[in-house]
Order: sequence, then structure tokens, then C-alpha cells
Amino acid sequence: MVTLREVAERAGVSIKTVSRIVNGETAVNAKTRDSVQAHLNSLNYVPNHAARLMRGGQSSVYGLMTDAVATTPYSVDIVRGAQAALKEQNQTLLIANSNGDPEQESEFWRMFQAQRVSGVIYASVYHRSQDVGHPAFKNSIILANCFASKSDRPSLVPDDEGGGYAQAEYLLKRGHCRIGLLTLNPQIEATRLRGLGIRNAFRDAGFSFDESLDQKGVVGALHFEKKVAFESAIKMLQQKNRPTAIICGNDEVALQVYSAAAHLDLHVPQDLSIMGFDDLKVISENLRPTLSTVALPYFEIGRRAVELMRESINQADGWSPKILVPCPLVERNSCRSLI
Amino acid sequence: MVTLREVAERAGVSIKTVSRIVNGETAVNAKTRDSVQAHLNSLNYVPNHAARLMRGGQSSVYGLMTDAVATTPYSVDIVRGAQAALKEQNQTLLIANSNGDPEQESEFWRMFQAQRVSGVIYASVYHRSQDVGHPAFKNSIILANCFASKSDRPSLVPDDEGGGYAQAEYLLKRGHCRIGLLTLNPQIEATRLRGLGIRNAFRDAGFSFDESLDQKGVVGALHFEKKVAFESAIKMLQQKNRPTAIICGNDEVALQVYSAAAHLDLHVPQDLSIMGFDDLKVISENLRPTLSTVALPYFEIGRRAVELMRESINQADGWSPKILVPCPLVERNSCRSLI
DNA sequence: GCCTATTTTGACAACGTTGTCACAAGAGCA
DNA sequence: TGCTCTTGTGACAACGTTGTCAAAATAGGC
Repeated sequence: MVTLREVAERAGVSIKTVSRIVNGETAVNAKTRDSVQAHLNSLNYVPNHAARLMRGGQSSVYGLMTDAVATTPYSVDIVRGAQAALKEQNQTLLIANSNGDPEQESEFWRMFQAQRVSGVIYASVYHRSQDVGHPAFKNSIILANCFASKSDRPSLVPDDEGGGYAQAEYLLKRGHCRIGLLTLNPQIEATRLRGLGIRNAFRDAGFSFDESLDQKGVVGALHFEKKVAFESAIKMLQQKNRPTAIICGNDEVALQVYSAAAHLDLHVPQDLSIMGFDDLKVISENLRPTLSTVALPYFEIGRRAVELMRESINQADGWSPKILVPCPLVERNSCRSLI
Repeated sequence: MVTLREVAERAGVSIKTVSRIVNGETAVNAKTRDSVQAHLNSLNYVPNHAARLMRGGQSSVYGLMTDAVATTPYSVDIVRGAQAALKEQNQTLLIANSNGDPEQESEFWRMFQAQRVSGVIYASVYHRSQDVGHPAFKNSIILANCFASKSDRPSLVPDDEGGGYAQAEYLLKRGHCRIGLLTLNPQIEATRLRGLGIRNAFRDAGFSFDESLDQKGVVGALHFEKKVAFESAIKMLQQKNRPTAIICGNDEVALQVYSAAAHLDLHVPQDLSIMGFDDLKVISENLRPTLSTVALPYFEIGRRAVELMRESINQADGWSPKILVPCPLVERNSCRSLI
């Protein structure tokens, strides 16, 4: 690898002068600059980041620690958003996947320390209370898609309650009032919040929600769930007074509901309207009719996590906003209007 | 951050002695070792990777350059596989997403140089001929999921021909002989290879393939494709002599075929068998009936890319195996036996 | 031409680490 | 006791960079 010294020798100037030019400092004679720049180009000099870092600079590398997010189709967008924001300033992301294993996680914290990353985004699949962090990064962690009960670091979470509200409001406005629910794991905070939003929408519209239509889309403990949305949907749709629409905990559940409808020779949306959550495009854009759903703003969360990180690194403790990022409804073709 | 010097001062020994202990060198008195180790632990010393790197060591960071792979649900498994292999030796992955933009790509090569990464995995969404690389990493690139026409670096690609063969063989063995095809973009190498495999399976089984059943699942140029699998499937299934099974270019296409079947009140698998490709689990495991498909071995490709990289870094030129990674068939419930 | 002010340049140290080499302490032997 | 041979330890340099400070070169004013 070419070093400043080599360039300096070729150009017949001192190392420091070359350094000045590389860093765009002003106090350099124009003639010197041009000559040195030519040598820099011809030798294809690239600064050694390790040396800069050692000299005391800030590392241009950030860490992304996650239990599974980075490798889940749901949420690669967090990575994409973060990378988009970092790229502008030529910074990079070191991605660590703990798979939820605490031992691995602490190994990765060590790795981040060894690399002297400037900050860490901690992203979790579930929007759940999470006790998280590492003393060495006390003031440079941002939580994405999760929040911590004890820590007081800033966090970014999807507005699940608003998303749930939007799901129900959309259907209610189109004349549906008998609406089924197929929910996710009740241990997930998101499940509670969306349910709340849905019920608020019913209340605001002047309808009452039939609690017997609140059914499980999955059963079992977190990380060991069994999907039962197909069976639940079949049961729900075989009732004499079946719902005209089903709100799903996510797009995977919605996919199972499509399958259940097909099984019963019901057509979407003529016989049944379906509303998803997540906007997992491989599902929502490929289903026919395409799936109306509420998007998880993961890209936005990733992007803003980086911004927040830049702002808040080395901020004093005691400052911990929990920022709700809105979940926009994406209208497609799976919901019919009854009016 | 704690440095060797600080530890040395507290322990009352020289920096070098502490260094020896950190690196597990043998020529240290047991008593000294214990005392120093205690200080290391209490101060929570973590080696500064930048300093080690500068001193001349190998970087423990590898690069993953990709056009879109790392952020596509299809292929996050490449990342997972690579990380799994790297983790064993406490190495990390710097992930760069060029989105196919050559300018960005060259920026990222620069970034990799600046970080002095030890090697680069270049992964591409499409298994296509690809002219790729960077002079600075001439001898430390591995191609994953793509191969280069001019370069002579090792590459890992899925065995698409074998996968296509497996798709057709499975159905033929179950008595299907009138089988439809909904293919991906013909510009993709994988499309050609799978088609070849499928036709070989027909030949080996003593059947002839009806070329009129080879239809497009997508139309339009690479990266600007329009999905037409639903419409193609409808047309195909409305023929008087409709196929008993459809082989799909990927699981997204399969999803559209399920939708087409539902639209026509055909039931899977009683009226129609469907075979996917990719094993995109959000689709294949959530459809009902679950989707029989051929898995893309992305995790394995990622894992082996790292292994290959370790072996082949600084290998002389002129050595460029193109390794086929098998695509195993995953049997689920979307195909019925006619015999 | 001389003096001062400004611009341009370079010598040197430091960042945290490890390789080289040499010195110190202790063991073994005559 | 004096000698060599281990074993354990530390001083120093070097890696590539940039901040500090001073020196050198140039310009400006008389």
C-alpha cells in the first residue's frame, strides 16, 4: 500500500506537505499542490484509516448490533437506511449478529471496542422492552426498533398503535364493521399497541369491537412460535356470521388468510377483505390481488438512527427520547368497499 | 480507552510484558502473569485493533461488496453464512451496498482500501457473468453467486442446472408429464441453466417437453422487470389441455400461481401441483399448502466464500475454480402424486 | 537594500502496539 | 567463586498519520 512517505519522496516534498494536500488544507502553494496531487493520483494513494484513527481521530466505522434484524427479511431495511445515511459521509457499518445469544453479544461488544467504533445502533426484531448496552458505549448507543427499560438512551420505534388505528380506520370507513383479528404473539409489545389502536379506531367510529373475533395467528413462546393463522382463519370464516374483513398481525399471517380463503373458495376482495402489516414486499406485491397493508418504516428507522447517533454521541445522560416513527398505510387491492 | 501503558503502570511492569500476556506468549513468570491479568480484567482492557493493524498485522476485517444482495430478502443468508464462518476467528464483516451503481462501487473499493480489509467477497444478486474487482484487491476477492468473465478469481455459484433438473425430476417421478414453466428473466444465467436442467430431466425420463408451455413469469429488462406470472398462469390454466403442474422461476412466481389457481377456483395440489425455487421461507412456509421448492444454498455460499478466501488470499493468479454449490429440493405439500 | 508581515514548508513528537535485541536474575556446574 | 546457560524482563524502534511549532521563503512597505 502506498504511504504518504512514498508520495513525498517522489514529489520531493515533506510528508507533512502531502498530508496537507490529502486533507485539503489551504496553506499550500498552488504549484506544489498540483505536482503532489499528480503523484497521489498516479500512485493511487488511499489514506490508512487505522493510522488516522490511532492518531486520535474519530473512527468512521459504526456498529450495528442486532439479535436477528440484519438477517431477517423483515428488517434488512434498517441496514439499508443506516447505510444510506452513513454513505454521505463516507462512513461504514460493521454488522454483528448475536442471534440473541448473550455470550455472543458480549463478544461482539468487545469486537466493537477493539475496532473503536464511533457508535452503535442496537436493533432488535421485536419492539420490546430491552435491557441493553455496554458500559464502554454508554453514551453512543441508539436503540432501533426496541427500547430499554433501564437505560436512558434514545430509541426509535414504529408507531404500532397508530398503525393499528390506520388498519381499522381504513376498513371502517369502507363500511366494514364486522372485522376479524389474527394477532401475533401477545408477548410482543407491538401486539398490544396495535390492538389498542384498532379498538380506538372502533371507538372513534362509534362501533364496538366484537372481542370474539380477536383470534391468535400464532401460538407458543417467543422464538418458538407455531403459525396457526390458516386454521384460525378457516374457523373464523366458517362461522355463519363471518367477518367481512380480517386484520392480520403481519403479511405472513395475511398470506395464510389468502390461503384459507382459497381453501374455502372465497374470493379476495369480493368475499373477504384482508389487511396486512409490515409491507413485506415479496408478499404484498406478489399476492393477487395485491395486499393492502401498513408499512413498517424500517428504512426510515435506520436512517434516523444514524442521524440521532451523530447528534447524541457524548450527550449527557438523562436524555432519552423515545421517538415514534409513523407507519404509513399502503393501499393496494385486497380491501373492498361495502358502501 | 484503556491502553497497555496504563495497565503496565498499575501493574508496575513494562508495556512489553503486558503485551506478552495479552497475546499469550509463554516466556512470562507465572506470578507476573497472574498479577497483570488481574489488572487487565479490572481495567477491562481491549486491544486497539487499529494500532495492531498499523504495526503490520493482518486486518481482522473483511469486506462484503454487493450490488443488492445484502439487503434483499433472497440472500441475506450469504451474509449470515459469511458471518458464521468469520465469527469463529473473531473476524468481522464490513458490508457495502452499491445498488449496482459503478461510481458508488468504486467509492466502496476505496473505503475497503482505507480500512485495509484482508479480503473481499463480491456478491451479486444474479448469477451472471460479471467483470469485477479492483486492482488493489486483485488477489483477495472471492465471487459469490456470480462469476467473472475476465478475472480469474475463484467463484461460488448455485448449481442452477442441477436445481432445475431436481424440480422436473421430482414431478416426473410422480406421474406429471404435462408440466408448465414460468421462467425468470432470460438475461439471467440461472434462467438458462435451470431450463437446461429441466429439459435434461425430461430427456432422461423419456418424455418430451412441450415447448409451448414455456412461458414468461416476468417481462422487461433486468432491474426493471414487470411480474406477469399471475396473468401467464391464468392463461396457461385456462387451456383445455392444461398442465397438471407448474415449475416456477422462484417462490414469488409460485405465489402468483397460487393466486391464479385461487382465482380460477382450482385447488393446490388436487387440481394443480406447484414447484418453486429459492426456498424463500416467508413464502414457502406460510403458503397453504406449504410450497415444495428448491433451496438456494446462500448460507452455504457465504460460509464457503469465507473459507475459500482464507485459503486463496495471495494465491497466484491463474487459479480460478468455479465451484457449484448444490441446490437441495425441499419437499413440502404443494405437489401431488398422480400415480 | 533592509525590516516586518505573511505565506509556505518541514522536523519532530505522539497515538498504541509488537518485533528485535539486550540486559538482569537466577540456576547449574566446575 | 567464577563461568555458562536459561528464563524473564524492558528499552527502543517502527508502523502511517496529523498536530505543534519553528524555520524558510516570499511579499510588502519604507
